[in-house]
Amino acid sequence: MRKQAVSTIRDVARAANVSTATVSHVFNGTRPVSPGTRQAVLDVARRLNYRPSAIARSLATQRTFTVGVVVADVLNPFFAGIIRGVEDLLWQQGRHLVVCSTDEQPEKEAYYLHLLIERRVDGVLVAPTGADLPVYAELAHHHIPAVFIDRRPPRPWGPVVETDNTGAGYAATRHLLDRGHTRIAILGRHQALSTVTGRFAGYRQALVEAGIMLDDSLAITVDARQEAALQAAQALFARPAPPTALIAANHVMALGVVAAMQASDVRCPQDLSLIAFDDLPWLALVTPPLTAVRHATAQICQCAVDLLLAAMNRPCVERNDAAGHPVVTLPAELIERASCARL
Amino acid sequence: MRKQAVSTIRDVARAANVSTATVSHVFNGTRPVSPGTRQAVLDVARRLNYRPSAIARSLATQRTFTVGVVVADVLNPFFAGIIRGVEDLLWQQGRHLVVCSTDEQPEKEAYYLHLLIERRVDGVLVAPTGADLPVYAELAHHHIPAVFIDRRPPRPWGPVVETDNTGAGYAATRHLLDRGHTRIAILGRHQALSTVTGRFAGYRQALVEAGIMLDDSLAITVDARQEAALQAAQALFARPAPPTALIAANHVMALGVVAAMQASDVRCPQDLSLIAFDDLPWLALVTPPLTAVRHATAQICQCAVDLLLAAMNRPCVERNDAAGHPVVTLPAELIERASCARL
DNA sequence: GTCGGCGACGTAACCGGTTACCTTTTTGTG
DNA sequence: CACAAAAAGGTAACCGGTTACGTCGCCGAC
Repeated sequence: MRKQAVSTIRDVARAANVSTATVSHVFNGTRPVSPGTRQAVLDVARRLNYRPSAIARSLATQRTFTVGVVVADVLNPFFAGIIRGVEDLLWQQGRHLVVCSTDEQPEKEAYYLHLLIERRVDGVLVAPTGADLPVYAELAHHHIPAVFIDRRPPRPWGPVVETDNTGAGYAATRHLLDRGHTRIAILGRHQALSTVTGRFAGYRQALVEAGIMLDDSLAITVDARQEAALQAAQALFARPAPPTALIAANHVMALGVVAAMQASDVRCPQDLSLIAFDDLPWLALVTPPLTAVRHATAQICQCAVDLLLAAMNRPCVERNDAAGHPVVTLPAELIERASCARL
Repeated sequence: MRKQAVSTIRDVARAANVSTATVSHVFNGTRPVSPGTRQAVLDVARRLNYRPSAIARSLATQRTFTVGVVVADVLNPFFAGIIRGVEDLLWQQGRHLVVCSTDEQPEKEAYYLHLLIERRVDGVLVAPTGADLPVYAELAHHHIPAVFIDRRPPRPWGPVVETDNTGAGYAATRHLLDRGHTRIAILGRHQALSTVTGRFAGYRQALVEAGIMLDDSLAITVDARQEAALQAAQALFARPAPPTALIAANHVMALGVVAAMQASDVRCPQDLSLIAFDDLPWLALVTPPLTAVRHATAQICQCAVDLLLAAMNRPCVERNDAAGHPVVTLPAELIERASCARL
């Protein structure tokens, strides 16, 4: 089988006896073309299997119709949901996604952002690791708008769309206080992330308001593995006066806690009331169904995409109006199920 | 703030008093450059915040270092796992991913594949919807290698890497037969997919081998929603002689069945033994922990990437050796937990 | 008859890199 | 010392589109 060359706009132009300009205008509708010529060009293009090169077009037009999405991990259902939502929204705009998982490593975040700069994406959506990276300045230098999702960047490099973590932490804690709990633990990831600090802050605020003495040994952080959560939970159960309620600050922690409860024969909600962050389908199906905090994923996506599109359409002179970046905080919803007992 | 121009290779060359060729060679290591010149170029580049344009480079070199990944839905944990695995493998190669969700719609699959052709990706990984699309021929025409993952394409358009669905369906059914079950149902998605036909085939084969009369009313297909699975399961429970065991052919079906069992007060495994396809963390945490079929996700990714890289590195003359495409079938593993009773 | 205007289309510069081919200088060898 | 080879780097064509500007012919108005 002979290597068959992929045809270019010049091939089409030659075969149709017109100029490349005409072919280009036929495909883009950027200039009126007489019906006869138009049809001839389309026929030839079909015959030659011609597909315009987005590469060449991007070089000429300086736009790629590509958006970079940088998250911690595609495998995390929360981020998968974000990616899916954003993909659908941008798809309607003829844009597509390059997805990148940082694994919470600042170096990987920087690597991927550099990659996206080189690819000249039209914009990026970033769930930052929290490190203050020089690459953010480079994004600005290259006029690539960035919108931060779920977490705040260390400095105001762009608009932020996040869940009201403090409010959610507060609401979850309040829910437990209302049911008579006073020894309430919270288990989160050990990382300087606005999500976890927010949730912890809301937790503390609710306790303080209720006049309960803060016990730092009940606010526990571990690394992000389920195994680590399991061990921390077991250590908690083994105390002389174990907590009567626990808040798992993300779904991996919840997984670990549920596993620990099974392993240690701690019953829910009799022995321990549990609230999970990140509502996933299975939470309703364990015994008992778990009360959980649900993110407003659809709104987060909509809002982030709106902000990004707005920034992309704004002339870059007007961008970067120093610190004038909006921070949109969307409320989370507490889905009440059966994992919280009344004392 | 003045709009600041993004610098190009010519800017760097001019500022460093060298030619663009030298700058290019410094960045790519494609030709020896004296240490002094090299350093000067790097210094200037840093000062100007120069980042080479991958667009221009791709146009010149005819390679994009981009791979398209087309799956049914990023939100499906199985596909999220595939994407993650593939991302990590390709990351080591300096390549990155454009991900596309088809939602099982052939039109979207075709749309995205056309998009990827125009973007001149170096290769694609596709979980096809099953429709016989003309775009597959266009991929070949454009010399873009394709590897099919998880599902077989309607015709042999490229190598396939899949789970041994028949074997897994057989093993699951056998597991139930060994425990004395004879009225075994299977619930799968209603779609012409090699995955579901394979699993059903294995199921039938096991029953036939055991000398059990096939009852078509026990092999049920519904659309892909959890709600549909729930209703189908409830209908099953309401029969005069309900099955004593059920195989959920994917995790959404499993979700629906578990919900149906809760709603109808059907106990597992006393009233119904259950085996789920697609092993996910939560399956071990429901009561009782569910026996499940686990895909060899890591091997699938490794194998698919190996095949793709091999095809990408092979001169295209040798590609498309008509029907000579390998089909790699990887075994699934039955993870035994506590959801299957002995009758 | 002339001229303005419009419709239809072509020409070629440009986007920002890569790289084949060439020139110049330095170094090593007999 | 002569000469070949190696080392260092410049020149410019090329990748495949887009688009500003120019050309040509035709029609209608005066």
